[in-house]
Amino acid sequence: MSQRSISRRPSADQPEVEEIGPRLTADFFARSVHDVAQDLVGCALLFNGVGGVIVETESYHADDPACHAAAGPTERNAPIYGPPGYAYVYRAYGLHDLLNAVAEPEGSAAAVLFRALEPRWGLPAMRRRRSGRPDRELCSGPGKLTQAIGVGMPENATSLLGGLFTLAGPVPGWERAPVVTGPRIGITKAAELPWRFCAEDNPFVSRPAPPDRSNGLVKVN
DNA sequence: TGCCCGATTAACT
DNA sequence: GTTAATCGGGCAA
Repeated sequence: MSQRSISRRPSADQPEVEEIGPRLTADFFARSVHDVAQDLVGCALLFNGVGGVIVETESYHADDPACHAAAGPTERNAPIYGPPGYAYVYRAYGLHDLLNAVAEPEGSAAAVLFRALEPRWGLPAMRRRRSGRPDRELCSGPGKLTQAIGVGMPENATSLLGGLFTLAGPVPGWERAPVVTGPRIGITKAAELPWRFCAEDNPFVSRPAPPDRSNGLVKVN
């Protein structure tokens, strides 16, 4: 069966559709950024065939003071205003490159921050890039996951729907995974808004979800 | 032009 | 729980 790889794989480093689910399209992202952020939990994110299942996201909208686009368009935040399904990458604290997916129709400024993956494809590459860390800490934070999968500023304003990126889902087995929400992490403005989305009880999130409270954690599914 | 601060991480006490 | 590392954007002067 020497031809097996030709008939079953679109390219060498891409897992088969049966393993990761159908690719996401621009329509998926051209919706409310909060719906997109929630629905991305349980989908697969890969770069050059390396990645995992998305287990934590946060949504940002121009109407929200914590969003980089809150004060209007600038050279840096321009991708947020662009077409849905594209990457917005920026450097935080002069050290870490953080990856976002642009959401909502072009002209509406909104993006989803990828905060954590459950590592699953290309584990050797991720362990090499994050040497010395246990698997649980390979992708358990927005700066960690970009380092693990090899994404950086060169990917800013490039498409997440093709090329080196693979964004697909839901991953088989994750179709009905419970999602919980809570306050976003590491911000001071609008810190009370519950726009963080996590896979419930997943050990690979950046920080445990807050304790269950009537006005805090809300079960979504 | 200068100053402040951040959508973080890792290594401390 | 606390803190250094590190640098570009945004805003005040």
